[in-house]
Amino acid sequence: MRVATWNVNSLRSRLERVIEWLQTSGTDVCALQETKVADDKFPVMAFEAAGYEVAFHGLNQWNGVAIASRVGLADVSVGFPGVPGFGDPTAAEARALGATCGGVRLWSLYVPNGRSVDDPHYAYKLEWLRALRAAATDELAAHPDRPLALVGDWNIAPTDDDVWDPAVFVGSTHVTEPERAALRAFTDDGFTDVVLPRTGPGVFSYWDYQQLAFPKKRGMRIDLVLGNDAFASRVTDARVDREQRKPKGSTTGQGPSDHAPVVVDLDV
DNA sequence: ATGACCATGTCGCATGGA
Repeated sequence: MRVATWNVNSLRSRLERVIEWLQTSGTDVCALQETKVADDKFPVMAFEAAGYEVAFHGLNQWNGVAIASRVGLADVSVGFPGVPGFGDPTAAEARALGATCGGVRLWSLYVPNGRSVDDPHYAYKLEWLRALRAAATDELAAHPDRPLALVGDWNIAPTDDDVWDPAVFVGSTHVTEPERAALRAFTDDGFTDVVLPRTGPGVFSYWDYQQLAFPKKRGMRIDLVLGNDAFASRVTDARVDREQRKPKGSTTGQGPSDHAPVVVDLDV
């Protein structure tokens, strides 16, 4: 089974590219983030026409997560128990979606950005990660032998190897010790980064749109696949498809997301 | 050249992204 995660930065503006990539890449299950589409506008038909079932969670034009699968899609869960909201008054955000596909449990996650360390969004990010950890460990305890992966845009570079120049990021979100500690806590609970051992360090998944960051290889590794033992032990390969960060052609409307898909092959 | 931000809602510009 081929599983992927991709922050598409608007599904509707890139729908043809996403559907075409699902098919040509041979992806069986794909978690999507930043779909930027409310549920009543989700392009269900395009996925079904391509042979994929799809579950989605979008409240407005921000955030939004989905899971597309051609190997079954069951037990869909929206958010997770205890997921915090943001703002005053507190509002729910569409950042987590779970589903079981071909015997594999996946959570499609769009971790809050944090914006800056002195912004309320940063405290929200850490609280969101605490709540996610509690929910994930509960699910892990309930189904210890079922393959489970927490996949998506974690908005955290795990180490300094995961940014193109650590000096540029001093004082920024994504690299602070509290964020990295929150990520490492998942490792303590039994979740493993299954991609890094297959790619080696320095293989990024995100490049800013500005200042030619992609051709200059100025990226970050923030899109992660963390699997439990049952998931990690079945991984046979993993890669980042950098081709999808490139423009598709000379015509307009075919631009890339600022993230590339992360792909994992499983022996299931 | 992979090439000098992009997406949303809404129609000029605010907001979010990292």
